[in-house]
Amino acid sequence: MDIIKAIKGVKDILPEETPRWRFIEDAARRWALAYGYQEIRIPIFELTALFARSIGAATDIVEKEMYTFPDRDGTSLTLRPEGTAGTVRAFIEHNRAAEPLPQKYFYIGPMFRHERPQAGRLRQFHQFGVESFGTADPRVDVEAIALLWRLLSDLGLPDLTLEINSLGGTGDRAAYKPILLAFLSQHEASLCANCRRRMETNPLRVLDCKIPDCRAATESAPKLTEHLSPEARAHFDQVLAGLTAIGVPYQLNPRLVRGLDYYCLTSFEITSTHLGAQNAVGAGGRYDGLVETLGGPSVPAIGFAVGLERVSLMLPETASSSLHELLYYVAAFGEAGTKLGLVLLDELRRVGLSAQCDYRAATLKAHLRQADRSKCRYAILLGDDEASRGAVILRNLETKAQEELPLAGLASLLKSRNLAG
RNA sequence: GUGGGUGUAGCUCAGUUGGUUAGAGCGCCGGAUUGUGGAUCCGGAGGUCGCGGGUUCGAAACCCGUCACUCACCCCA
Repeated sequence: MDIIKAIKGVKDILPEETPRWRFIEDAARRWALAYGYQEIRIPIFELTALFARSIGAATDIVEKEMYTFPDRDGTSLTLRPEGTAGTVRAFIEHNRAAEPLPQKYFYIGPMFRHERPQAGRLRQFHQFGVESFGTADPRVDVEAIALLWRLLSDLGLPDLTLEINSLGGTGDRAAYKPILLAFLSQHEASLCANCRRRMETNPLRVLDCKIPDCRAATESAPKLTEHLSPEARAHFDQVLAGLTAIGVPYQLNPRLVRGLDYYCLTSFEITSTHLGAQNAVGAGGRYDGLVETLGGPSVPAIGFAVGLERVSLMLPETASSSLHELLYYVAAFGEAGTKLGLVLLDELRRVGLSAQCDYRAATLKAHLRQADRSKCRYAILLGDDEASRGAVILRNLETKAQEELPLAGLASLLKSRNLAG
């Protein structure tokens, strides 16, 4: 019979790897809390309409990458492809705009997109993201970008680059599109087939094309940042000034365009050369119109998301080592020792000490081998000799130093030593 | 959806121009006498060579198909 294997594009995270994941998640939580963001946990699946309306019905994500399925009553449901839509939905549904603003949330969890897997891209992947509602001030843009930058820097990820751009307001983009299109149609001959198609679907994305010929052709294209309204321009300038003031290095990238429809004004992305083709570690931007689009009040907002698999790929090996180690191995053997060992294990664990035992081992030799393998720091030897004396031998597995201790009250004795040490 | 690369033991990989019972290292299990781990030595288990077809006296090897994994395009975190 064939064994059942995991679905394409999903990955098991085995015990060897979970420490590095906890390390990353802990850092994300710590930094988010430091910036005043609070954790929100939203459902893994939602009504399909939510994503179609927020991300944009014509985007690749919605058109061909969502895990969409009918519920038993026929309602179309979708596994969340990103976290912003659900967070905004929750914000509106619980009328959080009536609470004191700003409301700042962060989330960590799995997302789902049906794409061909490759390095740094899975069908079930994990994101850490933040969303800040209620502040239009450019300083909150600076804050969000700073949080992203400081977190990734703190994790020690190599060769990070922060790129930033302004997409302007919706009016700015509407005014800019014909200008860009006029330019593009003049240079249509030198554009790739894809870009010619994009001229109709989403002309801004032509600027984001990676093909060298296209890049050359659009080198002298009119820039969106040159066609910003005075308000959008001022907002962008203040964001840049803020980043400079706090020492976050950035690179202007007039070609930077986000793939989701809801972004406006500030748009940013952190990339690394260490990632292969999928080089974006984290990205985000402002989405002032989204809350209203989804039926809520007019509330400005900004957020970003980080791809945790990509962070993990880049995380230095040393960063997360030896996060957890077991302390005591109870080597209980012989008739009386085995019985007492069962009780001792329970007592150690109840006072909060990590304790381990291999129940298959019957001899001291076998026990010590297991103790060594499980990387415990101490072995507690408890054979019939010790049992008859009402004692145990505490063996330091590294130094091999041994001392005899009374069995009665051993757990609390070790606990107090552990606290002192 | 489109291309390229790779499939041999739990893991990393050898395997000659096609030639007999398919190998190594690591890991795993056991042993080296009676209550002291890691090292060393000895022994053992574990493979329908991804799967199906074809060529051949003979295929892990060559051909076709298929599946899986992987990288890239596309797109995105």
